[in-house]
Amino acid sequence: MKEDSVELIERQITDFVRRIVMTEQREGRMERSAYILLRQLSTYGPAGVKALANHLQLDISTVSRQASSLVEKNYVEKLPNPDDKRSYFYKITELGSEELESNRRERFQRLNEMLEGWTEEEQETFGRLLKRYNNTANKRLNM
Amino acid sequence: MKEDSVELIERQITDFVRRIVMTEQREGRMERSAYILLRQLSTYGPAGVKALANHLQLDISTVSRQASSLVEKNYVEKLPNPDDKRSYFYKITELGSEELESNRRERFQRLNEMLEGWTEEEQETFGRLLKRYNNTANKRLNM
DNA sequence: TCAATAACTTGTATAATACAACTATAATCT
DNA sequence: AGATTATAGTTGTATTATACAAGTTATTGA
Repeated sequence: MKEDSVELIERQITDFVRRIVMTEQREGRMERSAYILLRQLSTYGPAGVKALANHLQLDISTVSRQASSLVEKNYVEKLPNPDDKRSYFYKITELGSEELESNRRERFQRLNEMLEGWTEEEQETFGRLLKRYNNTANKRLNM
Repeated sequence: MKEDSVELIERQITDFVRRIVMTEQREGRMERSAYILLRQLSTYGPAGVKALANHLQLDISTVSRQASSLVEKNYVEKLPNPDDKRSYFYKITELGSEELESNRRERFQRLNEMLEGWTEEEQETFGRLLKRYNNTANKRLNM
């Protein structure tokens, strides 16, 4: 019956998230949020905190602090917006790009190890189903 | 090629985790960790913080605080261990069980909505692959 | 022009986590 | 048996990610 799958998925998702949160706390690796913010800037180019907060669905203040902390590490530059003196553009630096890239590679590496023994088809299916789940979740959030 | 799937999965996992963490912060729902601790006590019976910390792979101090906070809410009782005066048993209460159950139902409900339109087979596959991923992750942690 | 709005920062709070220092009890080793 | 070591648990302190509320400066529009 349907209930079984839902129960299984609920259980697995809970464990999945908990382990990731727990592990990230321990290992000193670049924090999830910094990674995501850098990725955002790298993919879509410079932006101000409001736009970023919108995109990432976070509070503006949260993004403001994350961005400041990236500026401190010289991973991003804070450029004044000449057309609007209230706002800025955060732009990823060379160093930031390198850091992002090396982080990406590390993640891929780890994930590759995790997926050892999976068939190509299983990997594709897993990615596809996760994506589908995420799309639904994002749609529901944006209401 | 393989790289594509890995990239997709990495991306989806990052987004997946971030959204869940972010959403949980907003909605006032029972915190992930409290839920997991209650579930643990409900499934495996009373235990002390050391055993719980072991099981959940968390620091003892973390579990100690989580347990205290559940005691305050009357979701668990703290019973002295007669055989060892250093230690205690945390036991889920009636109220705690009810709270856990209602939380479970809520989660199932939400998940059911998320999986609307998925075939039975897709759901089974998703659960199975998540479980497989988790098993690997847990194995790797325990080394 | 001046009140309302907008972009951003900073203060304060909460949850989950870790590590380190501490207390009380138990176990072990002369 | 007594001294030392190990164990179970708690508490202090720190970090990360988050939100909401208050504050500052700049822009807009009636």
